[in-house]
Amino acid sequence: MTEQLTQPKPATPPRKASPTRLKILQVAASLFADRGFSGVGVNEIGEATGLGRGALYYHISSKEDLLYDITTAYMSDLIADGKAILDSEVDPIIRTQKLSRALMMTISEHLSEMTVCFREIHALTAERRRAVLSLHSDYQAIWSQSLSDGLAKGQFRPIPSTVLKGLLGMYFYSFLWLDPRGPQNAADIGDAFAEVVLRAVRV
Amino acid sequence: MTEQLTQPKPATPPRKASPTRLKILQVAASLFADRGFSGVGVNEIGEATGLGRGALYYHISSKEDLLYDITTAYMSDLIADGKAILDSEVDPIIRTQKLSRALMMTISEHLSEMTVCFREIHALTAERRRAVLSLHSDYQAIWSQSLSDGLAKGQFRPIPSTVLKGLLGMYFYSFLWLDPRGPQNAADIGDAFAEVVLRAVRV
DNA sequence: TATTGGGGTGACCGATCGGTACATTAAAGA
DNA sequence: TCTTTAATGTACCGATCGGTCACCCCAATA
Repeated sequence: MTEQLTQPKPATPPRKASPTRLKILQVAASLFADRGFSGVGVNEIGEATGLGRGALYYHISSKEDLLYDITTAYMSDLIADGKAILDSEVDPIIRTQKLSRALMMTISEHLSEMTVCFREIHALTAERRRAVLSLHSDYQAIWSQSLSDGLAKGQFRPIPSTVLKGLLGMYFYSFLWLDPRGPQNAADIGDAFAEVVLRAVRV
Repeated sequence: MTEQLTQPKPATPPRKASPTRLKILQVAASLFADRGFSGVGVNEIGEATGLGRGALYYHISSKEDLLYDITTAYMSDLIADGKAILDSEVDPIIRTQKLSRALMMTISEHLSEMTVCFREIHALTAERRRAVLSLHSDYQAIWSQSLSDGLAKGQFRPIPSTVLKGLLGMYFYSFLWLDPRGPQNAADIGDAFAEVVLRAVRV
C-alpha cells in the first residue's frame, strides 16, 4: 500500500487538441461519411491514420466520442458564425444572403464532417443525440430570429416552422450531391439558395 | 449421376412477394431507419419478425438484398406516380402542386422506408448504389421536365440544376423532422412546399 | 547513468457479425 | 400410407467487433 504514495493513476490526459487527435478526427470523418459510423471499424481508422489500436485509444476515449466530436465541432462554428452575422448585419435581406453563403461554404469546406453531422446522428446514444439535436435547434433559431426581424420590419411574411425546416433541409441535404470541386462553387450556390429563401419569405 | 434426373437443385424460389417477406421488409426498414443498416444485425431482424436466422434466410438472399428492396420499392412508386401526374395534368402550376403533395404524402406514409432510401444508400455495393442513384435521377428528371414545360409556356423562369436539387432536398430531408401524427398533416406541408417551389420558379 | 513519462505495439478479451448446413415439422398430393 | 415440399429452428462457421492489457521505445531530465 505504501508504495502508492506516487500518484495511484496519473490518467494521462491526452491533450484535447493534439495534432494526432485532429488527424484522427479528420480521417474518421472521411471514413464515416463514406460508409457510415457502424460500417467502419476502429482498426480501420487506425490503419488509415497509421496507428495501431492501442495507440489510437491513447488519443480517443471511445469510438462514439469520436463521432460526437465530429458532429459538434463544425455545427458549433456554424452557430457562432450565424450569431456574428445576426449581430453585425441588420438588413434582413443582406442578412439572409450572408447566412446562406456562410452555411453553404461551411458545408462545402467540411463536407465529410457535415455529412456525418447530418446523417449519423442516430448512431449516438440518447444523451449525446439530444445534445447534437439541441445544436441543430439552436442553429434553426438563428434563421428563425432573422426571419422574425424581417417580419417586424414589414419586409417578410410569416411562414410556418415546417417551411423553415424545409428551407434549411435544402442546404442540409446538399451533402449528397455537392461537389466541392464542381463547376459551381459554394458561394454561388449559397447565393442561388438565398434567392429561393427570399422569394419564399418576401411579402 | 443418374439420380440427378430430378432437378439437381430446385433452388426453391421463395415467392418474391410472400406475406412473410413483406413483413420482413417492413420490420427491417423500421430497424434500419432507427439505427442504420450496419447498426442492425440479422438476428435482430429475425427476433423482431419472430423468425430464426434460418427461417429469415429462407425468405431473403442476403442482408444487402433487403436494403436494396427497401430503397427501390417506394422510389419506383414515386416515379410511377410522378409520370402519371406529368401525363394527366398539363397546367404547370397545378402539376407542381400535385407533384409536391404526392411526394410529401409518400414520404409521410412510408417514413421508415424513405428514411432508409435517402440516408443509407452508401451501405449498398457499387452496382446497386448506382441503380438506386439512377432512380433518384429519374425522379429528378420528372420535376425537371415539369419545370421545362412551365418555362416553354412562359410561366416559369429558368433555374440552375443545383436549385432544383436544393428544392427536392427540402422534401428529402424532411424524414428527419417529419412527424406523421403531427399537427400539420403531410398534404398541408406538401402544399406549403409547393408554394415555395412556385415562388422560386415563377417569372 | 538512472529515472521518468509520452507515445506506440500487438496479443488478447468476450461478444457478435453475416451466412450456411442440416434435421425437423406440417400440410398437401399420390 | 408414402412422398414431396414449403417453412422453420438450431448448431455452427470463420471473421470481425470495440476495447483493454502488459510491455516497450526513446528523448528529456536529473
